[in-house]
Amino acid sequence: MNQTLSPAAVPGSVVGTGSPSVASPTFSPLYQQIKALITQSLQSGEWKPGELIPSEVELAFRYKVSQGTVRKAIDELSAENLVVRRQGKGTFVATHHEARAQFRFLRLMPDAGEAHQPENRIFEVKRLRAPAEVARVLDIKSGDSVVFIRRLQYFEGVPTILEEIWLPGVIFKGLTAERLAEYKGPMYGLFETEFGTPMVRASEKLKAVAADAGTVELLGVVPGTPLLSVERVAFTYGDRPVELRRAIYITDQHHYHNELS
Amino acid sequence: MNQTLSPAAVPGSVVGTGSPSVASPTFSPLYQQIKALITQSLQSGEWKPGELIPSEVELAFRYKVSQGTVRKAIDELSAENLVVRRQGKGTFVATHHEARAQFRFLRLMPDAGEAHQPENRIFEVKRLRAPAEVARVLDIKSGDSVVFIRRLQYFEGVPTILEEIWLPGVIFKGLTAERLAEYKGPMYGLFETEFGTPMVRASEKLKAVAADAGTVELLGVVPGTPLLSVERVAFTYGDRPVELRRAIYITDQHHYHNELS
DNA sequence: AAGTGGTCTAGACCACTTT
DNA sequence: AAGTGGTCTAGACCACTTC
Repeated sequence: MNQTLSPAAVPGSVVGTGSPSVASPTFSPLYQQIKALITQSLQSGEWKPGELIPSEVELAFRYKVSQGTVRKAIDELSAENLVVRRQGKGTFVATHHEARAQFRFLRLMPDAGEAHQPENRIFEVKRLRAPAEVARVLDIKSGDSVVFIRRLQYFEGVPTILEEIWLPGVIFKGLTAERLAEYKGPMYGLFETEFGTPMVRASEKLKAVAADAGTVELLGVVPGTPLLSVERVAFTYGDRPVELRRAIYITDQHHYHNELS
Repeated sequence: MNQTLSPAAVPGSVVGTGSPSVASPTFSPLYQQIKALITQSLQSGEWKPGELIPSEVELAFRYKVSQGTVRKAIDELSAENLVVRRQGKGTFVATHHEARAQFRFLRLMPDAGEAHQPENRIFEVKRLRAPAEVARVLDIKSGDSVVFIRRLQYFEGVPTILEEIWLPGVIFKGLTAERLAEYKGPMYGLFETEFGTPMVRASEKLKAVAADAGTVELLGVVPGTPLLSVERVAFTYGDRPVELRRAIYITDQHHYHNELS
């Protein structure tokens, strides 16, 4: 028999499922319910990126389950990179403010030599009404406010990535070119700490395209040069899409690295 | 204190570690040792792709550990796609002869519509002496025998992927154009059943390149067309590299799909 | 010494498949 | 009914970090 946590109670107790009704509510294992509760606490900001979450023993007491069940829940959250375990210390909410997380969303590597931090140049940051296509992807209404960013990234001083980024205006209200420019470190770090929106996973579509008139002068390549087009949709907790990013990579000295397993 | 399985014994017993010596042998948890033993059995062909492996209870008895420890070992093997668990049935060695596994190593998706099985046309299959560069990647000696394959893949009748493949000659001795051509299903399925070499993971490098003279006529594109270059190194059990594949994808109607997490 | 996550065990019961 | 993997518990001990 399955068990179910009382829906509202965060410090809930284990209860029976009762007799199955007509439209039987799809039961999920206890550890999945615990996992959902922990994810809710992450989403609500109860535990912020970089912070220590309660210990397994503490959570087991709170949810009235065994430590092993909490453990299995956290195991999955750890596998999904939502939290990071550190033996002897505790479990921490994953953050983009770590060398470790920097290259999870940046797969462009130099063909030879070590990977370096890119530098940025912001071209523009402005508010727009969301085009239908952008609205659809971000799961907002067409015409809703969006923040539009255009920037260039340099590797070792060489312009390499040209990006256009769309963000929901509601979430990224106070985002300005100044704040972006003065911010040290990866953009997702800023999104996380300044706007309470950590990027958790992303989906990308890659194509080879020819350099067009607009990109030629910005990237300093001849027209027709083959470039790697990368369209990304990034998601925060609860699989909510919060970023559409269209990028052009110059791949004569770099490559997009991918592991298949 | 750590525990160690007696090295040689497959039906081994748990023993103590003894007092740590000078160059202390890095201890690993029991379940990692079990995992290694199971991997060895996969590698040796004791359990072949598609076959049922012994039950958790059986393996626990064989290795003289608890079922929970075997379970954790198999959990990781399952996460790495080396085995597949099926409730009520048992645990099976992963195989490429499944619709499920088809698209794990083929990330090219149509921009619109459903993904279809590609058709093949083999241009050549021949034996070569491995160039230094190929030998280095395949971890063989320069000049060693390699099998070289050149083929074209069609999606919905449209030529889309041009591939050059290098395989170690020792493993793929009897591979001929006929066997390749008459084989139904994915190439990795043939590698697995005919040559006892299942591909388990791969590493890819992507670049945008311009169509050159050689590819133009085969792919039916105009010179200079931007194409996606995909260089893959594929590995079998024990992280042994067994394939170098250089491919060119036409990406006007398709895209390379990737999930970041 | 105390607290944390990591490993290992033993046992119970559930969900699913096959006989 | 029997066998398989899946879930959950309780308890023990280990490895690591901090106090």
